[in-house]
Amino acid sequence: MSDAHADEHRLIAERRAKLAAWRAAGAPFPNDFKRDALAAELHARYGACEAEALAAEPVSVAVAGRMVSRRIMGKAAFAHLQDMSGRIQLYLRRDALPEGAYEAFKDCDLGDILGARGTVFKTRTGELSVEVRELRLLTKALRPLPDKYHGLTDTEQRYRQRYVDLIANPGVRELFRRRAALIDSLRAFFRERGFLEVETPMMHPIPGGAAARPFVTHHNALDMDLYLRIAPELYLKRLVVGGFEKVFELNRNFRNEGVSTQHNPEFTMLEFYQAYADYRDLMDLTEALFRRLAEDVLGTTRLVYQGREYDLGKPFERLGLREALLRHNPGVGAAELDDPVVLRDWAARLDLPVKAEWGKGKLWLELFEKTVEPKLLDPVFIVDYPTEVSPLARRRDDDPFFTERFELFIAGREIANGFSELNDPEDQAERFRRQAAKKAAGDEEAMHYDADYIRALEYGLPPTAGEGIGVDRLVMLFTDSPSIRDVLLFPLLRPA
RNA sequence: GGGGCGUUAGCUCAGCUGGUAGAGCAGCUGGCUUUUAACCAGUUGGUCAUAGGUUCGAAUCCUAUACGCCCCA
Repeated sequence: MSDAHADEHRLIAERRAKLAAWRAAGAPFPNDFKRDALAAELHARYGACEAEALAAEPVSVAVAGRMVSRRIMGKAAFAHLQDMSGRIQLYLRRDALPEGAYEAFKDCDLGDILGARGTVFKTRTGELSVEVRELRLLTKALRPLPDKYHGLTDTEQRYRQRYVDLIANPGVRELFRRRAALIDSLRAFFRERGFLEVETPMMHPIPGGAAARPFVTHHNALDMDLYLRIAPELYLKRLVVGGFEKVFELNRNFRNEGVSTQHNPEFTMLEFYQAYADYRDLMDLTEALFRRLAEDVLGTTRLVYQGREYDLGKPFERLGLREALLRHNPGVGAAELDDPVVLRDWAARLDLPVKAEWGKGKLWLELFEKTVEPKLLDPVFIVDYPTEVSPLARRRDDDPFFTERFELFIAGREIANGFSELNDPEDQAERFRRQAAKKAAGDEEAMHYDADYIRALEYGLPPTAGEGIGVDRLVMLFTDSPSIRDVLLFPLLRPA
């Protein structure tokens, strides 16, 4: 495990011998080669030039990168260097290189990092290339690259050694660039609308803002337990109390739960809060956001996810949770949804872990998740969640059983969750007390009573709406990825 | 937590109802001065995930374990 040479093999030994010779010959691992061009820049600038034009006015460049392919033909050779922008072909002729340089090149291995200086030209087949006059080995690669044609396909190795995956599989590089573009677009959207980006604590004395089990850690000097945050919500609303009326945070949350294609213990969440807005305003904002993201990242509002097309340009449907239950369970009558006996029986038949303290609201939510959620393919806002399952959301004025809350579903998955915020400190205190009672009764996901948060509300939280968007799931949608691990550079795995 | 599938050379994969381990790429040797999955000839390379078991004989059958993937709770 700690032994770096534990998986040594013949091919590595051969390369180690070359490295030893290189060391003996002088200064290995040089850092004085300065490149002045990237592969993509060269293709952009000279790709359209005629071969004759390039020959008439020779352009000298210095490129560097990893050698990912090589074709040696006696006293001349071709190779491709891969840099952050793409690939550029090198052409090496023994007669055009300094004494011994061609032989040194033949001694290099696929995977080595090379620097090359030479002249831009076009080959007979029209590929833009650099005819090399000077070649330097900058970094010896001791380990061989995966198959040049098939790349690396073993999922376990791709996740554990993402660096190899990134070298070998261009699609993976492209995916994580798209992830970065999506996050850029998210930030731009909120910044343009006057939202302030903030960073709130990742380590919480009291975990809050969501129903989830936290990771626990310990601060030695203060001798206190701390919890990795399960959500930033309560801190962000404190900031709205403080007068930052539009804030957002884009950062990691941690939940001590299982790992699946939809869940990683640490995941990226965008949360934003806007004073003097309600949940309807946020639904409008969310639709605008999704359209903007699609336009920025994909150049169109239509995307294909796992073989099905979605058009984010169309208005997103808005459907009550109760109505959704009825629509997707045609055998269930409206009156039955208000009959606790029927609901409990239904839930039991679905193998849901029904508990005695579950009220109608909790039963609805569980039944909804089981029978409706996977069917919600086209974008839909499910609205009006029961107060029982929404301890931080404002009640509806016309019916306190419900809150002003929505969740956005696309492709059968919850992508966003938002609501008008509960800003009545006395109502919030009462809801915390109920949560604390549940926790005392053994519900590990129930919330703590957060006295400082109540105190903040007592200073006055203006009417506000807030929302969280699961960024990893968003990236999955925009990159057609079936597993969250595909959109995380280093997903959590058991130690090998 | 339960079920299914997988793990063979550095990589990608074959390997049938059990009979002593194979290919392509990479590597090594030689040839080749515009190739691009370069080509041609030769060649090295394996604790068949791990530990047991059945058998004259196990990559192959059985059991357990580890790791991964998928589905369910």
